[in-house]
Amino acid sequence: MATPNTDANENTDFIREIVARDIENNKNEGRVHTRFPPEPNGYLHIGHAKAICLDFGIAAENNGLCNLRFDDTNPIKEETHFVDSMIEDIRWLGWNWDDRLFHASDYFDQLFEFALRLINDGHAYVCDLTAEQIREYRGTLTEPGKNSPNRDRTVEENLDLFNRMRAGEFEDGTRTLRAKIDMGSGNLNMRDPVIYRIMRATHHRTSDKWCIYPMYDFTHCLSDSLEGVTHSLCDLDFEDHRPLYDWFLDQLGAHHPQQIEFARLNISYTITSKRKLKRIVDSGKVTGWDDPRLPTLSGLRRRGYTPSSIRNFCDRIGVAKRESLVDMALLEFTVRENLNLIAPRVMAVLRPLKVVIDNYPEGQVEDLEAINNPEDSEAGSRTVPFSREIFIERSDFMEDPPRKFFRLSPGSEVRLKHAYFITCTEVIKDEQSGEVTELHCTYDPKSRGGASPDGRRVKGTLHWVSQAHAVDADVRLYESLLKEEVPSEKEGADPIDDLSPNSLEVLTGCKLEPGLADAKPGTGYQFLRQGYFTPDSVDSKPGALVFNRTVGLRDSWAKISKKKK
RNA sequence: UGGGGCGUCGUCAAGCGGUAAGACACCAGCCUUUGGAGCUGGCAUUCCCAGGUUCGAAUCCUGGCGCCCCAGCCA
Repeated sequence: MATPNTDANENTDFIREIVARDIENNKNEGRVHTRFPPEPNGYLHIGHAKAICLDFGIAAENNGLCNLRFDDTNPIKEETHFVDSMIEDIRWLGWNWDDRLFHASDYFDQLFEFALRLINDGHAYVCDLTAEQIREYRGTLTEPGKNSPNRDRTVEENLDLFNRMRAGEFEDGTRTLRAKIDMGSGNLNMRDPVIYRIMRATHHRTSDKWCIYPMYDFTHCLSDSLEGVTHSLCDLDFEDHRPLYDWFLDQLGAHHPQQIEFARLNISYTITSKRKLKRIVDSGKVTGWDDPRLPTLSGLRRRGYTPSSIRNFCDRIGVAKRESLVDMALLEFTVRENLNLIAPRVMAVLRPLKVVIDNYPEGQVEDLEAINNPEDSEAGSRTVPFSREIFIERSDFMEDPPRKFFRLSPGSEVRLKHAYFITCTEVIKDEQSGEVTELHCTYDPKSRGGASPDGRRVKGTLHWVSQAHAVDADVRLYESLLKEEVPSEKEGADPIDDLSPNSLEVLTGCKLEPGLADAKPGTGYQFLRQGYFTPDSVDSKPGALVFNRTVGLRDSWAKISKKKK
């Protein structure tokens, strides 16, 4: 069992407390066995990561096991492609299930036998009601339901009918197998729930072997039971289903795992609903399930998030039963925290402004030493070419600067990181637009490397790239997926309408230091003073680089200047 | 008088009858060849409300109030 390190403190939450107590009482002979049971009908997202880290984490912490099981009982929604992506994502996150990769469909034969037993024991019957009739008979939240006219069929008749359902004698939707529980229960899940339906659909694993498929409630508890699961963790939505989970296992006298529910994850300004994500993906408003704007694990990976930052995030948000909305800033904090330690620093000018250093010898090139990561003494240093014509960031120059603007302006002196002090001597503008097109500066040869030759203080330090040596790239800047903190919950609301129009900005003609020419997806760089970036795994090619901004650096200047306005 | 849950800082979240942890965010300062990082300090006399029990209550009791979930042959 993989146990990724997280620097979170000893986790403690109500579920871990229950597990600890069970171990103490030697429940299940002291075993801890969990499972992560996704339905392969979409991609895994950050909300699933919470569940994954809980399921796999609790098992690992207690020397237990965690199975990966695909809950594939509805063939019309499920695809092998989703299975593959989920496997990749969970592995990427750092978890491992050895040979315990299962599918609910592995148990279809056994499930059928269990159903037969239920019938034999008088606990299930074949019902001829249509879907609509079943709904009518179910009653409402405040009124009890009424019994199906077929509720008292004999065991023999039920057996015969059920076998014929399986044999394909009946049309889709014409009959169901139902548990015989209590149509008057206050819990609608207990009002004779359907446990098998007729559905002629090709299953991604069992193909056309079956034309009847078991429902979730029946399948899930028995799959857990068959696998020897001890603690079955799921979301609050299933609290109402627990009595049914227990009922099936009790009727069948099967090994009885304990279902425990916890609150699902919500994060501000994004979506953690597979249904809504699917809607967005299908709409074409994003490029796919792995669009870097989405909080899918594949999207986050492409965006540059690290597995360890996501695991850390999951540890920090905690586990409880109250519904909550976690601040997106926390997720961003955890990536920065991680990338700060491991990301090589490089210089990249996103919105270039040309600077000519008049007193620097024409044609001269110096290779200046640049430290790779001040947070990591092992990271060493590299060399960056410097020459007479360079680019700086447009936002690092202001002709008429406000107070506390430590960057370049006419007459002011700044340090070029790893290079020299320069002073701006002339501003060249486009006559038509008035736009600044070029700056002329002089440099102080004695400040080589950026050190102050005479102890004079230079407050601002700018990143830069030598024009002749620069590598071009596109850079994609991401902002929040949604316009508002929370998606609309109004009747008939379409998640598309919640999308922010500013979630993506593409910059072209960005100038990178030459070493970045062979940057590979998967490594995160810190573009000095700007943020963390990584090559896009789909679109970046040698000679045509595309970088994604994972997250910006904290920007206290932005805060100051915003405050002034 | 349907059933099931939940209510502690702006946001998460500890607390389990002995007098409100921590994190993010935010604010102030130090430091800095990234206005990054780091460091220091500040940030709930109060725990949805009201009564009650107790020497003592966020924790126990009673009664309110508020929010969420459930009427798929989805999971």
